[in-house]
Amino acid sequence: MTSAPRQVELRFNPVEIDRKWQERWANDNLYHVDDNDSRPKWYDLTMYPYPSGDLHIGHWYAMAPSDCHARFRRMQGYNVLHPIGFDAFGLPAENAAISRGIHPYGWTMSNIENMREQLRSIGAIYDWDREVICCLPEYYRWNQWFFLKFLEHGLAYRAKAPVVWCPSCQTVLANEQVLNGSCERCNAVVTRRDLEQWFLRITDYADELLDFSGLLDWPEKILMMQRNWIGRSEGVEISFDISHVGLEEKEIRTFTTRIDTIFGVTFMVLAPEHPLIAQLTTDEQREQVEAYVNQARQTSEIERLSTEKEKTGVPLGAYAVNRLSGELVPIYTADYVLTTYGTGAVMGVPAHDERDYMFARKYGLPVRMVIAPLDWDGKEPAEAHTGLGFMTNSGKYDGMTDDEGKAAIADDVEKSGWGHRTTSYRLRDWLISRQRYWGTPIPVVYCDGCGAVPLPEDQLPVLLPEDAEFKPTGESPLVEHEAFRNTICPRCGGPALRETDTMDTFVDSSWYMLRYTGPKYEEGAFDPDVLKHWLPVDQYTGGAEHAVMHLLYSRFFIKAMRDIGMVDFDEPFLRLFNQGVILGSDHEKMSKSRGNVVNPDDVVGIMGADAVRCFLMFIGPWDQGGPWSDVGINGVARWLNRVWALVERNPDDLATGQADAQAVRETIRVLHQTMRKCHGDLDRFKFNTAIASLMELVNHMSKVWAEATVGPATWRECIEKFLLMLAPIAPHISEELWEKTGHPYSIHQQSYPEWDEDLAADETITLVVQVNGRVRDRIEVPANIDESTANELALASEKVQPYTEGKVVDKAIYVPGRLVNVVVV
RNA sequence: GCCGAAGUGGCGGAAUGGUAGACGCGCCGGUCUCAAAAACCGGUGGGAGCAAUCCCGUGUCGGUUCGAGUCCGACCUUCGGCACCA
Repeated sequence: MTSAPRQVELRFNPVEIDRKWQERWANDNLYHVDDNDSRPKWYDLTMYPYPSGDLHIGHWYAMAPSDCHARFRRMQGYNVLHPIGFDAFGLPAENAAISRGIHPYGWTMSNIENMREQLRSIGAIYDWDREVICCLPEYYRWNQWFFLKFLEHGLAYRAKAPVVWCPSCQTVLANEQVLNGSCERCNAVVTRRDLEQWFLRITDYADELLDFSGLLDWPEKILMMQRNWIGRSEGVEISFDISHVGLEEKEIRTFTTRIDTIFGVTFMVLAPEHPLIAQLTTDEQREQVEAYVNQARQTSEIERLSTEKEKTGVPLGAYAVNRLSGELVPIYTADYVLTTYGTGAVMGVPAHDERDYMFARKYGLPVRMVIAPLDWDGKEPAEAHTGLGFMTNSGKYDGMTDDEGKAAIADDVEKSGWGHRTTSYRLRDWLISRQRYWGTPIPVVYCDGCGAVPLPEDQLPVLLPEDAEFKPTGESPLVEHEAFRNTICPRCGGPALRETDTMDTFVDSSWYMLRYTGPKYEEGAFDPDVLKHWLPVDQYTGGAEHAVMHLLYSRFFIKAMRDIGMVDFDEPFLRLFNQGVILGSDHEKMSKSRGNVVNPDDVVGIMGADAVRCFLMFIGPWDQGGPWSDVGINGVARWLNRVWALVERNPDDLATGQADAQAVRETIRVLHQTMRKCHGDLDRFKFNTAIASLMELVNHMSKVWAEATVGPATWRECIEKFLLMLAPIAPHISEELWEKTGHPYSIHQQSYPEWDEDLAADETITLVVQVNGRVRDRIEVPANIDESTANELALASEKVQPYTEGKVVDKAIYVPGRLVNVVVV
């Protein structure tokens, strides 16, 4: 554990000041947010934390700057909603229950209790009356309600599907929760299982989710990740004829983005899970095929999806007819074809697809060029040609470009009824079932007579029973809970069994931003009128790790809700900002094993909340993150100390000095320039440069105090405006100093100071004089200098003369307010 | 492999195509002190020079421009994302 030793002797007791004002603000309800306030609303949302038990410095890095922004908006005259809550369902609580014998509820709620206190120490403007805790029935009953609504509108369904299984967490996972074939939570290599599970139809919204036009300002990086994740490809679904085999199924459907290569098909491949495999396999091949399919099932996803792996497969013994060429091609099964994409079957075109090429070479299948590059020598290629070219060996399409061929063949395929143009997506439907205890029960019962029956709304919430065995068995612990499981069918009144799986916790976070508008509202998930007032969220901030999970799911949720008629907007979060990651002082990711973890409580206990806030914002650009520094924080502590000393001075001491009109104007100018700078920087989350400009102002004030060149009135104005600018950044010390300078409580109810463009304007500028782009002189000139005077001055400069002597001055380039560049030849 | 983002002093980082290194850390020198810490003042990219001043300098190599850290092209490195997606 690293605790920063205080190397700066503070003139004030930060801990006492923190406590004093936090208590006062809480007692006065200063941060109560009124839905009916007449000021324009601003919804500034920070991603809510998981109640892990301890607020670490990374939480501070997410919370403190966003609070600064919310405070800034508040001082700008907005009615700001900047709420906080806890993402309280999920595996860690259950794992704690298993390993330590504590109930997940108790573990979670005591963690929340602790984190509330820690969050209060940040000094944020959270309205605690709006706190949202997802694991409480008053919240999760609405998860169940949303589920029923989605079910009612065909957006939820149950299906048996090969799903991703984490053998360590003993539950299925959504595709989004798999990273490189491993569970994103525990890193275990995932496998697949065939299970009946509940899905939400996010794929219905694939195209709309690709449309980012409703977003005002999102990082390009996140949009790109969502685009990649959705993975839209346009192509043609075309079927191959198998009617000669004599099965009920007369064709095999495949999807291709390269219909122009259809004449190059020399084989077909079905995924090992493809439903037609058993029927198409001939007796001679059966043993081999079954062995292969079984092996593929047992292979881990990480192995199966490895691009390094050699292509393997076995022939089924059956053949299919390529309807365009009339050719008969052998059908294989191979695990490089995924059951989850397209139709689970592909046409093998070795000449124009790298994977098909490798496969064909291995099994001695013909490679036929049908798209000829300009320099083709007519021979069989040494590798797949995936680029452009002219069609060849393709009957009547010969001579067309690949693009022309694509269009022509697609037209013909559609005309003959063999297939149609279509779009395929990488995105899968969202699997929300989890075989775990600590989540929202899915409100469905299974009845022998009626099947799967959704519970009527008036039977909500389905309460999660407190007494359950948490041992992960691969089935939900609720399976063992007889009292929970056995129920009656709401439709026929007969005996029925409850669904024992619980919901993915990303369901909770898909709509929590709506619940903040009225967390105690009992008539529904939200009060429609209040929701209308606050939503959508104006500014969302949080980590980029949620790009294709939470941020995609909640976009889907809102669009689905809109189509159901619950809301009338399209996007939940208009603007998104991703803060970076705070690293240890060794520039490495913080971890207990590295011993570089910073405990914020320790630092706050010594330096105070404001120093920590300031330092985190001063490190660098917020979106870049950066290393913590035990010595670096002394810099801002020292600065706050100087601020304190400066404000404590008696302005009347300046009354005896000789105020200098020039110095007064200069000081006022610096003040107004600082106001302009802070305004722009806080608006754009550039906290580091905002603080730097405040430091410059303080440096300037120290100087004029020492020189006693300004009077008390100027001094007081500067101090007052300075404190207002400091208020969103360092709320405690600025409130204390606001009080000490005789201002009425509270500084946080004041307006952010506005600058005057005339007062901020420079009177003189440093005119840079360059010769051929190299700086040769700097001249102080009036800011309103005209071009010809500037040029004259530049050419007359003694330092310029040696460079122009004996040369021809070609031209002089004048950049107003900046420089003259003399070009000589 | 594909797609992004980024490379600036000893360190964190500033710089609408126009004075590179704001602000801070650290370091050096000074004041104060018996001494130290703290505080305050001054200095601090590299090189040459007593100095004025000059030269070099934003990952590398080219280009555009009167002028490039910034724009363009290629490459190198680092980080992030996707990756048998037919």
